[in-house]
Amino acid sequence: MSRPENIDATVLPRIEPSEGSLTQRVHHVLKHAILSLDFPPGANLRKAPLCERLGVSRAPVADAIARLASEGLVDVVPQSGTRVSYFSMDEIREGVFLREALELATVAKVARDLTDDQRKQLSRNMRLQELLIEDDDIPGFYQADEDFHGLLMEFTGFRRLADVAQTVSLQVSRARILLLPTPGRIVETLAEHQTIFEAISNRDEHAAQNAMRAHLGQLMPRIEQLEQQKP
Amino acid sequence: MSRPENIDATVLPRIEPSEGSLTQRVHHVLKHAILSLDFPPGANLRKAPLCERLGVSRAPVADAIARLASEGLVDVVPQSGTRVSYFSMDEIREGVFLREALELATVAKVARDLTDDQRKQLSRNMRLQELLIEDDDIPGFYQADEDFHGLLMEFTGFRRLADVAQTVSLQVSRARILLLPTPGRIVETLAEHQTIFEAISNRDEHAAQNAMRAHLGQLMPRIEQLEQQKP
DNA sequence: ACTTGTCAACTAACATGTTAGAATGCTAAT
DNA sequence: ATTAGCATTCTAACATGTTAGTTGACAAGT
Repeated sequence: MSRPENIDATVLPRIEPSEGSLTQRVHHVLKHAILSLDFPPGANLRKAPLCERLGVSRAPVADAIARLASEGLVDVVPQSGTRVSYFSMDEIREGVFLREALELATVAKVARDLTDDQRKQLSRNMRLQELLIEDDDIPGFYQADEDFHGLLMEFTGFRRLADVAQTVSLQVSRARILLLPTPGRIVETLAEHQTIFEAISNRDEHAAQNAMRAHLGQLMPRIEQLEQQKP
Repeated sequence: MSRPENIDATVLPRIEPSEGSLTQRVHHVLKHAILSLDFPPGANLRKAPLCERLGVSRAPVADAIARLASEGLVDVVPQSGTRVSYFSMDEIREGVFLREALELATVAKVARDLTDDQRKQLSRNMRLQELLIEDDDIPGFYQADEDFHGLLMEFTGFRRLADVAQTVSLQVSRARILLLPTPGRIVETLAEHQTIFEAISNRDEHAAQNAMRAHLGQLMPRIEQLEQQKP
């Protein structure tokens, strides 16, 4: 066992491909590392190693860290250091609350204004989900799951919505990594998605909201159950 | 008439008091100037004058501008310039949508978990609102209005909620500046607040949500009506 | 053993120099 | 008169030097 505060491992995607500003790329790389728990909570980020590893100067790294701080993924102590933030049960609860608020409003609006083309896209996604479960492709299903929710938000016509939803539930995303994939849960998830899809297809706002509430309501208990072992 | 793109006026709060980091202070000052429309949409922010005016170097100004960009208040064109963002009707609609989603979830939770002390605080705020209307103190009422909504969010126990709500509806805040204070509207607002307050006091989630929906629903038509004259 | 004071090392925050790309105005050619 | 090329002059983005504050270790005193 080492100190409670460990240094960051230098296992980052190494190269920086050539697209977007340096700040954006650095931010993306660090964000991914934190969300995937490659950088564990409490690890302190030191600028110098990051600069050396990524082959950039301190300015873009500092900018990227500032953005991470505003997203709540790191805690920066002035004149001292920057640490990957812990995520408390309170923060997760807040993330779930915010996420649910947005998803419920989303699903209501989509059920109200659904176009034929949108219905077709959702239908295609649903069939993809079934297919991936038949093939036992867990990561694939996980992706299709996110796409499903992403499609709904896209259909509202509000551009920032998906970003906001993702930002407010970043801590939840981190916690979800720790959830082991429960076999039965996948099938349940599909069934819940189908219920949501059907309610939307019927343009039944109320039913769609209830279905979404039931769907999202499954998450919190599983995280709380996990809390018995982790900080 | 000058060019469609005007330079920023150097009428900023001049001095920088001594609290918080420079970046934070600069960010706060600029944000206020943008939200109050002292910096009109389309005006381009030039770093040099700002640095000179505020007596700081370019680094904190750059950081502050980066934060404003992530909030959507400015559009930064790489290697070219930074302009105060326009706010389109679409963005305002999105802000209202997001705001409503959060307020509805908030009011439901508060109605569910209200404590005696919280009820007392809300009651005090309601009486303050009545008082301020009697005294014809419009700015005072505006502040009490914001406090009312702020209290509700505070009572959820979620710390970031108020920040998120404010951030997602920044464009709405800017648009609201343009709304002339309609005399009758103030009294209506008070009545709507009272309806919300009563529903919460009765711990009636559903009624509280409906009352809040009705309250927030008043805003959008007034902004759309304003659109007939402005870009 | 435990506290307390000092100091050295490290950090983010800030200042400033450098670079590359975009916009604008000018000139020249059609 | 209109447009195409060119150069000047902006800008943000990036690199790097400087400063001041925090931390942690060690030593001295209790």
